[in-house]
Amino acid sequence: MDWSKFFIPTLKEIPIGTEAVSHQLLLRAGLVHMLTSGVYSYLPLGLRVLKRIENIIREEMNAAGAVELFLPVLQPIELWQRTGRDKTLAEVMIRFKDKKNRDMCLGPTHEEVITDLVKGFVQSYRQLPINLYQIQTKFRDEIRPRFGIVRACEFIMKDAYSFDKDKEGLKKSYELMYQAYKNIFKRCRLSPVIIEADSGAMGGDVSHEFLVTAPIGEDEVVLCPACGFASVEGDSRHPGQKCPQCAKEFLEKKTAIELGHVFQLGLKYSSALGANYLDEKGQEKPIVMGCYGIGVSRLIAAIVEMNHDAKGIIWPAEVAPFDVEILVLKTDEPQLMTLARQLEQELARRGLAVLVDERDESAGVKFNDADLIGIPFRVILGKKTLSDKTVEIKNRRSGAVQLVPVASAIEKTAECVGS
RNA sequence: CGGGGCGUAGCGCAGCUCGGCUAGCGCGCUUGCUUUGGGAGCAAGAAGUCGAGAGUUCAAAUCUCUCCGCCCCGACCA
Repeated sequence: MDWSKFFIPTLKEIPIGTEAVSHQLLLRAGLVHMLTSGVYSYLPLGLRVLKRIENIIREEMNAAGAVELFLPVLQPIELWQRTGRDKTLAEVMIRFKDKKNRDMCLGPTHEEVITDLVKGFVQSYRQLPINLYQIQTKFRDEIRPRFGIVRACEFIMKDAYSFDKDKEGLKKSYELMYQAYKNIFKRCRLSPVIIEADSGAMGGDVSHEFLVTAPIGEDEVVLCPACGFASVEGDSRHPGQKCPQCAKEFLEKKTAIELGHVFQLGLKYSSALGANYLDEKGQEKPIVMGCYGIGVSRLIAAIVEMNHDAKGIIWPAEVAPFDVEILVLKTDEPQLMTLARQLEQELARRGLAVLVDERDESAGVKFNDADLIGIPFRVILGKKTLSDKTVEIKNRRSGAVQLVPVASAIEKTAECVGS
């Protein structure tokens, strides 16, 4: 892919009205663009990151036995009245009337829709358990959108819903999701703290939040620097207190971003909406549910928040928009352009995503833009390539540079990216 | 919704206190020449409903009122 064709509107200066580093960098590197408060476009570079994160989530969800579907955003209020959440979620719900004067909303979440769907399909214990998920845009008229993509009114969420015949089944489904979440965050190079949490508007008994500590966090947690024990600051947990788990260190207070939340819902939605099944004895029972959310778009911001330096973003390899960026410093040298095309083709053949900066810009501009957008590896074709028949491979994160002969450039680059 | 700040070219800003010629600056953009390993140089250009509306005035980016939008701090959440 050529830089000049890929629409990467980088900004040299920090955009006005931005506070969070991730917000600034996502705007400056041309990944997202604000339309209005809390509403963002994903530009080509940002979309690639989003898709790669989605893929990680899909792989882990599928591996845990969940099945992907796609539910409607447009929903009748009538459905929400049946669980009473037209009132509890009234603040964030975007409502309007359609042409038939019917009250409608844009889905802030999907428990009602999925329960209604499953209700019509599941009649027997033989059809359970099932776990269905989607990656879908949610609409919440947030009281205060914040930190760019971290808290938006329109955002992308992975939401999964498990359906079991009893509490034992729910615990198994919950455990599977819990593990899948650990895998997902690990692959995104995030180390979340996990705390037992309030179920809030979702309802239910047990719930766990996955959070990463960050300066722009909206939640406050207390955690142990030694063993990683974490909790909300409550009646029995205070900063300065000895860790109740390892007793080695004192609890510290940190701000954190909530990335995911898993809930054991129980019967709340199934009983409200009449989602029942017949058990082995022919008795009708409500389905036992769980729900499991990840803020997919928010993950992008969290990853940037945890992976940057003064010059820009440093993408973890697995979510980077491209694997390699080739910088051609002298675009009017046919030799260099030919070499760049060969490298691009060969690396693509090996399954790598390659961005070629073939713009007629000064070297400084290209280096700075490359630092800003943060592709993990950079191959530089310049005067040394012409004089010494070498190319330079640079690691964005470590800054390590190696000069390699042109003849082995493909092998060496593939090796770097692969390791 | 309560408190604070802001709105002038694509981006970042000055000008506003104390009204006054054709509204400036940096970056970016266009054309030409020279440049090209860390945000190049010279020259010539294009680009503005000064957030919107109303008012005061001979005269408003500047003063007054109303509205709109954006950011930050609080309640909400992935």
